[in-house]
Amino acid sequence: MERASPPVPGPDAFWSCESYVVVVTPGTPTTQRSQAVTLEQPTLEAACEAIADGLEREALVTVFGRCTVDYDGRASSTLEAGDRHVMLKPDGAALVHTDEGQQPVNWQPPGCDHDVRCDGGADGESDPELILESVRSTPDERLCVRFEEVLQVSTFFGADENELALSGTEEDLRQRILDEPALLETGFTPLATERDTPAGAIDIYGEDAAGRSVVVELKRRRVGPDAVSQLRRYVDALERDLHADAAVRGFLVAPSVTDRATRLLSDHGFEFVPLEPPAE
Amino acid sequence: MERASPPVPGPDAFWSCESYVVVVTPGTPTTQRSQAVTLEQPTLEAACEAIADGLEREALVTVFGRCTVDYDGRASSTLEAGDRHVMLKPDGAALVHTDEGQQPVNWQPPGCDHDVRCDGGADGESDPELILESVRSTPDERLCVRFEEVLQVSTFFGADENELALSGTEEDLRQRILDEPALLETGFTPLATERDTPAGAIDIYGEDAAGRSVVVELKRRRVGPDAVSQLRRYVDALERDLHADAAVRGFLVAPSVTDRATRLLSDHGFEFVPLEPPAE
DNA sequence: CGTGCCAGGTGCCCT
DNA sequence: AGGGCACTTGGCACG
Repeated sequence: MERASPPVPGPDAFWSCESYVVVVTPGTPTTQRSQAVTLEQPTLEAACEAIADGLEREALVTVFGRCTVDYDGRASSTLEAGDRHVMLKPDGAALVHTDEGQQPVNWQPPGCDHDVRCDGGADGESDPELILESVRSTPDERLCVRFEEVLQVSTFFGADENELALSGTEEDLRQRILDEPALLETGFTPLATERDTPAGAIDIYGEDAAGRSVVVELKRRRVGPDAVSQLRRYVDALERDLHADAAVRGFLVAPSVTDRATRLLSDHGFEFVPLEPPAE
Repeated sequence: MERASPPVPGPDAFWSCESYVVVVTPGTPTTQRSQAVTLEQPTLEAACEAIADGLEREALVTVFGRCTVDYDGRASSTLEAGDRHVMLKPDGAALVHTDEGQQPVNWQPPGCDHDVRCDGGADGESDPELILESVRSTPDERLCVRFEEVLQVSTFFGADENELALSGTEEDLRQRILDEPALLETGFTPLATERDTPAGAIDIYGEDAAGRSVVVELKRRRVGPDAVSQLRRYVDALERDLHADAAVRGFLVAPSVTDRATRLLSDHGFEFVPLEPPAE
């Protein structure tokens, strides 16, 4: 069950720890950019060794098998035995996935130290197990996955130079209004974005045609009461900040608004402008 | 590159579609509860077949390789070629992970239809690719992952009957106060939880020793201005609801509070009670 | 299915 | 490191 020492990707691989040039297989003389090495149904000891090796080499490591999971930190949790998929990332993140849900059942954020060891079984007192631990501080948090059986261990090396290009965000919506202020109201003049107040930063601050102060709160999607409260905080704070008697107008800009939020808007004398982030 | 048809787990496996009894390997006559089947460096066609088979059998399927990712729905995004880890869950969830971050770079929530196909290459006009598509409606969203190279395909079958036991939640904090109302204030009497108002539901509604109405907002962790705004909404709404002149007292219960939130609390005449969810 | 809100939210940016 | 907030937030419970 000895497996070849996995080569490490070249210098442009973003998750390499060092630069190597390695021959993967006789007859494969090129530098491997990416690679996946897999153990199937390994012993716990072999799995442990492969995982330790993968972590050492800054690989992305996955483990599938029957395990229990314990977490303690900001909250605490336990999960009895079952088959789950565990992913350990070289940046210190850990994910435990069941076969359901988009969210991991347990996890650890980037910045953790991963540790793996085999324990028990020798003295016959306890069942043998493979223990995966991810620990961090600030806050102190510990995730512990104990495998009684490992069905697969994989280590992945790869290269990924590109970043996600996302559109349809609140930032895009803001830009749309700054490009064409009349979308808010004829005569509107933006004066600042992220204008700071004692209650937080105003998305867009400006003036209407009559020179009255305007606070604009932006939301990329349909909004509820919380967005109205937010606008309320900023308008209140600005009125105090300006210590002026002139009323400050509050605008909520979003694709749509719920009934309750509509009611709250009207209670506070705020205005709603239906507008979406650009589609492209 | 022909691989054995993967057995499907027994009736207690929660992600089986049907019940089979299968002999995995000659000499392994028992029903397999869990299994991991892996292809390394498959052709795109072989990968496609394995993925299609895994999806068909309600397995958890992972694919690692060089791909581009396009998403369109509530927002839209593109991601140029790189090596990523894709997980397809039998409940319809899809996750695309790079080697960094706890969050997937792209994803699709449960309830999607996964589809896989091979395309191009035959006519020489376009490079051959393996296309993974996850689609849902309400809202209409589409995720498309195009692999130019697949380094690994795995299909996982497993059993997981146990659910996560979590403690340290807001619910635990609420129970703590209901068990010992004096933790809020001597003489406090809880009257209702989740009491509905036009502005939303009040975590705990009750009376103080003098019979004045009390609104309690709970947070399991340190809070900022948003929690104060929330409390404000409920107190306002309750005062209108009761159409009484008697002032309603507002309490914020949390482990701690930020400076800005402290300021806002004092502005509104609310009180803060430092309290944590029980540790166990 | 929409509304409202908690979450071990996470991630990003700013001080 | 802590604060404030957006997020394709996800997830749940309720009308």
